[in-house]
Amino acid sequence: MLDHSTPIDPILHAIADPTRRAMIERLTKQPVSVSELAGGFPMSLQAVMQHLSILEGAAVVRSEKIGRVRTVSLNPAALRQLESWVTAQRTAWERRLDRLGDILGETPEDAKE
Amino acid sequence: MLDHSTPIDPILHAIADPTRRAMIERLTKQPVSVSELAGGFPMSLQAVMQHLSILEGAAVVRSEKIGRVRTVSLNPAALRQLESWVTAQRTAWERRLDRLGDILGETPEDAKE
DNA sequence: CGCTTAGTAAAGCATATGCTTGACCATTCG
DNA sequence: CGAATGGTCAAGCATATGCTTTACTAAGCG
Repeated sequence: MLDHSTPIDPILHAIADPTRRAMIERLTKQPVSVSELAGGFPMSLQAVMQHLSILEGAAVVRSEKIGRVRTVSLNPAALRQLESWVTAQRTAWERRLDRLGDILGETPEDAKE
Repeated sequence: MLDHSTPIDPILHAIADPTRRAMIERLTKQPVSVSELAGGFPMSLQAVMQHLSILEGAAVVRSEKIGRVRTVSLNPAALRQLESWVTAQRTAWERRLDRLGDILGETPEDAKE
């Protein structure tokens, strides 16, 4: 394992898990309490909490505790950050690929600079 | 663990790893052979191969073997797919958040990076 | 107050993941 | 040919991950 310190890394790691993506999708509809959220998943509340702490660590969600109820909501900034990263990458790829043309099975002399 | 069958999942899983992202970045510059790629990483060639097979399984990269040399290159379609997924998600979030206004007694305008 | 509800802490466990080493095959080249 | 090069197969291993169970604390409510 290498870097892991890039700001984008925790976000990618957070959304790489299907359960966490499902939680995100649930939160897209509206903010919910922890137990309310947990009710929708076939696992213990603790497991849900652990996923939540990863999501919150990546700033994908935020949460606030009022009384004994912790309400969890999305943080759109995280997705915007992810989106710009993806877009930047894709742009870089495509720019390069455009220049190279058909690489495999092609003459390699157009791969300079 | 839940679903894991969504088409977006293998892509997200593939790019969640920092080593694999570094490989992607390397491939952004130009297609390379396996050993050439492995030369840039502080790990065995086999480890690099294993990462490559995950990337290829997610269709993030393609590879072709000519003679005894396997040349690896990016598949821009994967990133485009990822980008549309992210954009769709972000849009859903923001639409919802717009409608809800400030739920936790907070203004949702802190979205600068 | 005492009971229930919402959440948290901590430990344990099975599987997944990232990496290694060692053996092996296939192409190229002296 | 035989050696070197480029890649592949298969175990094995340590740590990470996703989840569980068993406490436990704190807030609300009769």
